[in-house]
Amino acid sequence: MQVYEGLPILTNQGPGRLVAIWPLDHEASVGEYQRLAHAAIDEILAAGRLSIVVGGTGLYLRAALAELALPPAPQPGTRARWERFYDKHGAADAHAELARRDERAAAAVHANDRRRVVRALELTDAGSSLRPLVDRLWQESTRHPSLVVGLDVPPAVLERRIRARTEAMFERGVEDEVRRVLERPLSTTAAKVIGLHEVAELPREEAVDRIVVRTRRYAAYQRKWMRRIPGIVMLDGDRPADEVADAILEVARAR
RNA sequence: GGCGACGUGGCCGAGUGGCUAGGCAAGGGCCUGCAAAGCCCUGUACACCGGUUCGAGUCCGGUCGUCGCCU
Repeated sequence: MQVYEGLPILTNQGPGRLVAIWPLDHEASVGEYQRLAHAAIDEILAAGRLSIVVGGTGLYLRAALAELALPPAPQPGTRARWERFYDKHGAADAHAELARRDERAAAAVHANDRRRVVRALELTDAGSSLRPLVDRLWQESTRHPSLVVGLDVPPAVLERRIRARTEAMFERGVEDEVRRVLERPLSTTAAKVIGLHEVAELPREEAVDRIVVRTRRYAAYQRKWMRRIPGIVMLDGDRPADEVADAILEVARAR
């Protein structure tokens, strides 16, 4: 979500190449992100420097590091067409139609998962499939030699940090930031930024509580994906940032 | 002290005398172009005691507690 411009406080933006690059009405996608990430990383490496990829969930991180061979983007109109099909005929029929066209994809997707059923159907139109022939998502393969590090923090510490960060957002003026942002149209992806609606619609105390809950969930979600990344090195994140940095460098040198 | 209202699973919140409300959170799982998202699965709770009834969160009585008003 840090790719969006206009939300430096809410998305906790820092310096970085792919930070604040898209307007809020831009629909995000792994495909586009992957192209930009690869270009940025290659450019940095070509300049003889080290590129550091930070944050996100497993899918986006792997997309940045590996050649995922993502299936093609939807053809204009086909997504809307299949969404209408899904809504008109119902989940069961849409899923049955998918099973006729792409058995493997149908087996991987639940009928109620409208988003994925539609995506799988539109891919059959493009002669592709939701299930790639080569699955590189959770393989160790990367485009460049890479060290993947995850940071572990005890739950209680994490909780404290999340709350402190959330409260700091308000002190830094998230409310104004959000107000400004909501004056203009949002893409469906940007609308999902944690805190956007909470800040706009809830009393401050409630907004903080809700954001803390959603952020905690997100952190748990990230941790879950991290565990699936082959070769990831887990380090203790419950210490000052410079010590964490030293620990990472140590692991890198040992390699 | 009197009167009244209320007391439902971690939280919020429906509930007709007789068959699982639901939402959020939590736990588990799926997921290659919406991933700070989407989807699937998982909770037998009704303050306590007694009574009425074939059967009571749902009716009656009492106890305790919370809130409000009164003295």
